[in-house]
Amino acid sequence: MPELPEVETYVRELAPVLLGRRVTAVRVKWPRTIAAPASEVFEQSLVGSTFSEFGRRGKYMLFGLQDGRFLVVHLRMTGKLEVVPQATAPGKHIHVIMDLDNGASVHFQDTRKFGRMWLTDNVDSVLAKLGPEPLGEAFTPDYLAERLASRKASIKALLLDQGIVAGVGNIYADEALYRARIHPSRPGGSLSHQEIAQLHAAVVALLARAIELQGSSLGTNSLQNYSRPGGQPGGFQEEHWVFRRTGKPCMNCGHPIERLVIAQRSTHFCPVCQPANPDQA
DNA sequence: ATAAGGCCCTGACCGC
DNA sequence: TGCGGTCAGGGCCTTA
Repeated sequence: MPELPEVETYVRELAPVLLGRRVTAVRVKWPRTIAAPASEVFEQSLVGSTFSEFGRRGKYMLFGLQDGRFLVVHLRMTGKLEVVPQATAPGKHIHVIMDLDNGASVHFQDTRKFGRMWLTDNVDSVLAKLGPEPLGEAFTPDYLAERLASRKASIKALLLDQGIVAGVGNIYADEALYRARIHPSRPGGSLSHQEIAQLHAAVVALLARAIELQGSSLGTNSLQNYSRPGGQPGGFQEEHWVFRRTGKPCMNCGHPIERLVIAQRSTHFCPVCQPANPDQA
């Protein structure tokens, strides 16, 4: 599952490979991958463009083109971008192919077909609903407190809300709540200011550390295994305290990690370290 | 405005 | 061995 640290790793590794490269041909094999414009228009109008700048917003990759437009890519669950020699036969789940002027091709692979691409001269229209970057100046404890105030939805669901903070997904939401010692089912509005400050600090530290380690790689199958553009794994899975550790001992207290479903997402936590009713503890 | 649930997709996994 | 059913999960959409 690519979340902010994984997407950041992608952008950093692809930037030197794609900088200055011109697109010479585009083939879209699964049209629904292209959110906008129509896939035929996407194919035709991306040809001739040169990659000139690289950025990220939340879980969106931003590939700036020399003419001022942007190729925006969201990997969702199982998307991957690979740079391969142009002669490489596309595998079963390659949905978009972009040939470059240096004999390489960019393959967009996505088993579940949830990933999306946009070609736009207005990135803000794609990113309009996103909240602040968690590693940016606008994401402060006071901001978070304001957004959580009086909310009845669980703090887990609110952390996953990209309009509150951009880039946190299922893995990092669980890990942040564990580190902040907050039960994932707690209503957002019930958190004390101190708990919000702890949660804020946990999110920031966690994401920074995960970027350092180039993301989290999980499992070995094609559905869940994020890997870096060259295929190498990230390293942050070694520092997961709760995610996908159901039944294994909490590394702080020894109690088995439990699993809940919140907002239709698997949620992992330690019931001792993250009590549901902290006031009574 | 907020909350909850369905939908898109496929392959892994489970039970028989 | 093979088959069918269930499940995961980000973002968007609909419903209440």
